[in-house]
Amino acid sequence: MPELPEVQTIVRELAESGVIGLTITQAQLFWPKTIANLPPDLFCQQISAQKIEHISRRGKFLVFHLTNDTLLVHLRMTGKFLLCHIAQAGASSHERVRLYLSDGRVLSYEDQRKFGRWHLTSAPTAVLQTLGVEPLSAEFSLAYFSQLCQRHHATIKPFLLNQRYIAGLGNIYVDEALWLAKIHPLRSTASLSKNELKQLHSAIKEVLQQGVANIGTSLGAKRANYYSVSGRRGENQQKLQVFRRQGLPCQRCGQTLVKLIVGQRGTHICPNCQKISPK
DNA sequence: GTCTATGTTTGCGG
DNA sequence: TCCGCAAACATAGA
Repeated sequence: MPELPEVQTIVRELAESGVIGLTITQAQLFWPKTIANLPPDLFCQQISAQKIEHISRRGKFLVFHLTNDTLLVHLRMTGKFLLCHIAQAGASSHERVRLYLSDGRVLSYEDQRKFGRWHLTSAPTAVLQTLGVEPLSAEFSLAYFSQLCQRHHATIKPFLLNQRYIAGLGNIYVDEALWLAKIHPLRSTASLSKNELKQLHSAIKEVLQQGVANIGTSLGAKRANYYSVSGRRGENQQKLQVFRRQGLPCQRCGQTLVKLIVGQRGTHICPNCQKISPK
């Protein structure tokens, strides 16, 4: 489920774990299709001896700034990083890539579903240029968001999930933001009133900031779900108001929350707070 | 055992 | 442009 807050958490924990400044001495690839843009042997050869200068985030991509190249990692559904000492490495059957670091530690990449993709490239812009605005940046102003919505005739939920407009939102935080702003997921972007745009703009920032502050959302109790690099779980699942809470009362009005499908995605709303017809 | 659902993204066809 | 659908995969739960 890594969305913006989860990816941001991973970036922070990688930095805190002290991998910045270390050199990748060797790489092993257990699932070659993980590397989107290079043949397996070339990837392993090319990443070796490069130093990790800096780690950042763009949308849901982790961005590793290396000596010569940029390593872009998209975790998709189940990708995760684990850091351990070389002696303990090798326990997981879902390990897809292993990076040996110059301090004797190993950075393992696990991915149950195998949907995650890595790009090792000197031209990261080619991959990142399709992404829209960063929702926690100053660029994402109310005016920018309003124009974005008014320029398109789209259903609001699929629109918010589309990374080319806003980068980093996923199913969980979109449902939460729409509930907070009291907007039905089937509403059209162009139909939103000035006040609704203001509420939604504010709600998007709020749910993401809260997610980051709470170390991300970890659903379920299984390893398949999101865990941070340190193995610690996020805490934001306790703060969710609608996501996967169908059948429970709305914390705002008491009405029973329901689940529906919008844009082929499971969608959770309060039928009382989020009316289909604009007010 | 079988069927359905699952957090993401891309590409196809209408 | 937008929308629905299927696919890339594996696993949990009914």
